[in-house]
Amino acid sequence: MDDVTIPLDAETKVAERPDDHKTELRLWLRIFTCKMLIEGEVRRRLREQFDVTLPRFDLMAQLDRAPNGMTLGELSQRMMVTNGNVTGLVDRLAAQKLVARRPAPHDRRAQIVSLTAEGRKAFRAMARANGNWIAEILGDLSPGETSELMRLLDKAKASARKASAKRGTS
Amino acid sequence: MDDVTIPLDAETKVAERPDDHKTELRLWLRIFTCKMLIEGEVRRRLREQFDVTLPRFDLMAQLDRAPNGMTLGELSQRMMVTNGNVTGLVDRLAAQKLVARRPAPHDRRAQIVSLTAEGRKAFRAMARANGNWIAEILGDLSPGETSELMRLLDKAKASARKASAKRGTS
DNA sequence: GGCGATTATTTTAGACTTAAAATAATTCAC
DNA sequence: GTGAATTATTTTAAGTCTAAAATAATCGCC
Repeated sequence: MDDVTIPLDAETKVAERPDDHKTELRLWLRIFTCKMLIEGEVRRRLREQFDVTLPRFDLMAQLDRAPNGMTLGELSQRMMVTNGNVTGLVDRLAAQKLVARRPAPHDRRAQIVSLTAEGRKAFRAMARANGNWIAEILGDLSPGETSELMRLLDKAKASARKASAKRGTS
Repeated sequence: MDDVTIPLDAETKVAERPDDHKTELRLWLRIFTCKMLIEGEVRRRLREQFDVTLPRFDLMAQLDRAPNGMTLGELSQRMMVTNGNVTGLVDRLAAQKLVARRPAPHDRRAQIVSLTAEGRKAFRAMARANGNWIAEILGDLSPGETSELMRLLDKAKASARKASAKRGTS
């Protein structure tokens, strides 16, 4: 057994085949394009129909799933944005009385943010519309295609997470 | 033939099933997450290894494919960002001598932007690295999975484009 | 108990981004 | 040819975003 195929991890594969990676680049571009198209449409409709920005909607969506609220750090992790970014978003949403800050029990460093009654009501109306929009925007995919796409994106996600994680792990 | 299934377009489907569209929302979320993971990693490496921002790299990538340069409007279309955004990016890249503006022949409104020799050289080095990164980041997908993902995303893209286009077309 | 390391948040500076209004040039119908 | 509509770009104002430094509080170890 001399010419067995040795399984290679992604990095090794890359090192050994110094080609231009056209296929992977096109896949990345396609993910990017899909995201931009969907996001652009949702952003436009949120602004026109609810006079709200997408980042604020996203933040409220996180809070809606956490009846007891969550800390700023948790928010920034789930939204995949920096801490400072969340500080500013919460500031603006709090100025609109859509969210409220309160001190965290047992930890005077942290604050817990949650939707106000008004914020929850506003969010629910927007979320209903948003669900319809997304279903419309992705409406040409069959249920089978949708779940296959979901499965493959999940794999892509895991692959990307692995690549990012490698850094801290020498 | 009374109970035939009538094909419905996306909008009709949405109107008839006022459910919560959980599946579609999860698919959208997954696209978003993949984009953020890949983009975050690429952004970080571009900054650390080349001291360049992702938007500037993206703009240069567009120009690299157009040996004769392109107008600001063309750039903004291809990058899927606003005109004003491109104006600023070109300003900053021109200040670094990586791109140059010149008047368009036959149209005094327009300007053509192209890579300088220095810009092209810098871009080529970054592009080579970028190709390797993307291949590494998406490295856990088999060739078959990659092409299937590409096909499905293409369908999603077409669906989203259709939904955005409907607007202008009443 | 005290002190260094960690963690949560805010601040800062700069860049990116959008939407909308303003400028300037072209095109097209007449 | 003239003027209205269109097109290319820039400007403006406000918001979003990042990376890095600064604050402030907690934790862990002795």
